[in-house]
Amino acid sequence: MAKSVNKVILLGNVGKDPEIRVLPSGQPVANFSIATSERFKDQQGNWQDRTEWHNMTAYGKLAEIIRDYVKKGSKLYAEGRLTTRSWDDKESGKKVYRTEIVVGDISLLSGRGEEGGATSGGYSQQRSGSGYDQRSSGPDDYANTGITDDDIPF
Amino acid sequence: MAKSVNKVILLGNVGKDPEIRVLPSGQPVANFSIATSERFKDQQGNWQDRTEWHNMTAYGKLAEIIRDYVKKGSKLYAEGRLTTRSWDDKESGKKVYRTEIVVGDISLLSGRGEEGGATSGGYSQQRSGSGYDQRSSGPDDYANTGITDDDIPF
Amino acid sequence: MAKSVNKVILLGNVGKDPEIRVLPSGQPVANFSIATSERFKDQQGNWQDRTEWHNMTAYGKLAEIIRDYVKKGSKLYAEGRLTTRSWDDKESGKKVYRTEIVVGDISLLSGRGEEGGATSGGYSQQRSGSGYDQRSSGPDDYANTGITDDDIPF
Amino acid sequence: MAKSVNKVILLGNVGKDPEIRVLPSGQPVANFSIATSERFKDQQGNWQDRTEWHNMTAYGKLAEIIRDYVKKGSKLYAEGRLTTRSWDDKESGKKVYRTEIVVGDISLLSGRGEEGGATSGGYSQQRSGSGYDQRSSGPDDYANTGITDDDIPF
DNA sequence: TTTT
DNA sequence: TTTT
Repeated sequence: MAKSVNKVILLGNVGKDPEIRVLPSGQPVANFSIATSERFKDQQGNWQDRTEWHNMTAYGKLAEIIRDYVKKGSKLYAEGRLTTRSWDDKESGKKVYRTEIVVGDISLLSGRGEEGGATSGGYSQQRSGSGYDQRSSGPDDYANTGITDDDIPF
Repeated sequence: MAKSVNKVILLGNVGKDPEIRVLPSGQPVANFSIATSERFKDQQGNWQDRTEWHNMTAYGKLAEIIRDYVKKGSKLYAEGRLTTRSWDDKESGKKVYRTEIVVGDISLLSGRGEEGGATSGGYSQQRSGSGYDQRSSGPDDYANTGITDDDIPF
Repeated sequence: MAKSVNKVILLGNVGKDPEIRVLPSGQPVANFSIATSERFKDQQGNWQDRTEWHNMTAYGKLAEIIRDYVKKGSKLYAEGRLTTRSWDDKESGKKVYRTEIVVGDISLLSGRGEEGGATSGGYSQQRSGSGYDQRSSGPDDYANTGITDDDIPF
Repeated sequence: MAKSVNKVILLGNVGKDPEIRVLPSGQPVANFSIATSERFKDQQGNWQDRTEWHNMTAYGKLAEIIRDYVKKGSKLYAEGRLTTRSWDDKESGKKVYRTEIVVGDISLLSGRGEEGGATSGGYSQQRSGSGYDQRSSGPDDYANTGITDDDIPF
């Protein structure tokens, strides 16, 4: 089968401080949201902004990096892939869906406002080289390499 | 504010023949889905495939092209942007969400199986060259000629 | 023919203040370079950085925006497409090549160091909506729309 | 420093059968070119096509896959990163440059014409799931299993 | 050097 | 609901 491609590229601002959970396996998971906005002309011909919110999920080392460096207001570049989970709502019995972006790579472009600016200690984590070992095995993983932690230079 | 980026790139197969609606304004809208799949190792170390389904929406001329050339089974490259609509479920009163990709560009890589293959009359519509003059100003980065804001259902 | 895709996405720092020329047609052109860097392990197992320089060219209104807002040191997100020009070197008679990225969209993430930071008046220009009229007609264009300048909200 | 992004996405046709070399280390390298084309209006208002040729390089397992499945005429999706090598021309003494795309991922969309079509044995190699374990740490974001730094010719 |  |  020709391989498929499922890629998302976002550049926007983080809505709240990320929430960190730890899976039963011990694997950390970070959840946060990114806002992107676009301008459009309304019916009166006036420019309006519309904001789109994106649900982001990161696993493993990438979750730890996000926990440590990403804050409410951070400007962030993120790459990932789309995934949609569904379940039956208990009350209505209807199937409900939640689409998330499983983060594969980020570049932190600023810290929180007062700390921030591109010259502040912006941390970044690229999906390159040994970066892949940030992810654990599992269905949401991009990778499962044999790279060990001391291969990571940060 | 620094401009944001909201970009999706998909390459996969179309699940069903697209559904075409016409907005009150007369503008066509195409809805279809694309499947992407990825392999991952399960906990037993066996390779599994997971399929992800993506809800696609196209407006204007791009909707017409999709109507005319995209079929169930078509292999398609598509670019777009993420958008999430929400409403209150009538029964449960809970907010429900639906995430879609508003298509900005496609490249048709095959037709339906029996017609298909890369040598069949693959049509493609690129967001460059002549493609651009299809677009008008409007709420949608990717919307096409003559769509006015009230044509857009969100 | 199935349409092709030629897309570049860069996020890096601008090496020098952009150079602005004006074509005989009156069309402005901006040339600048973006550095990206990556880490890799050398043969001794030490982490090294390698910098890649990208030649960027922008036309029309986008060139003017770059002239006005992009400086040496600016952190910039840019989308574009690859193009390679060639000519015969006068001395050797050999064909020489120069690959450039024709910019279609930018997001300015910082100004020059001292002015900069993500909170400074970062200007951004997105390749969306009426943004296309930034480009002139010509072989290097992404688009040639009938949008007039007063469609542009900035 | 905030991490940079250097990403290329191409979808086009392969110009010739790939050339395969083997590095002193035993690692395979594949070189090939992809053509993309775009339409533009010339000064007379007529539509013209321009073809852009992209120099592609792949290492390791990805090179083997390309050797085995990619042929002249293949339609290919490829992701990679830009890299430019330079050297001094022996005759003119001038510095000359060659820009290449180091391939990180491909999806083969067709074989050669007569074998081909989307239904032919399209192989694909995705940079996800099982694809990742091909990669080792190393200078190349996209390099594959077991490539050591001195396998990389720049 | 590709492709339609 | 696709595809191999």
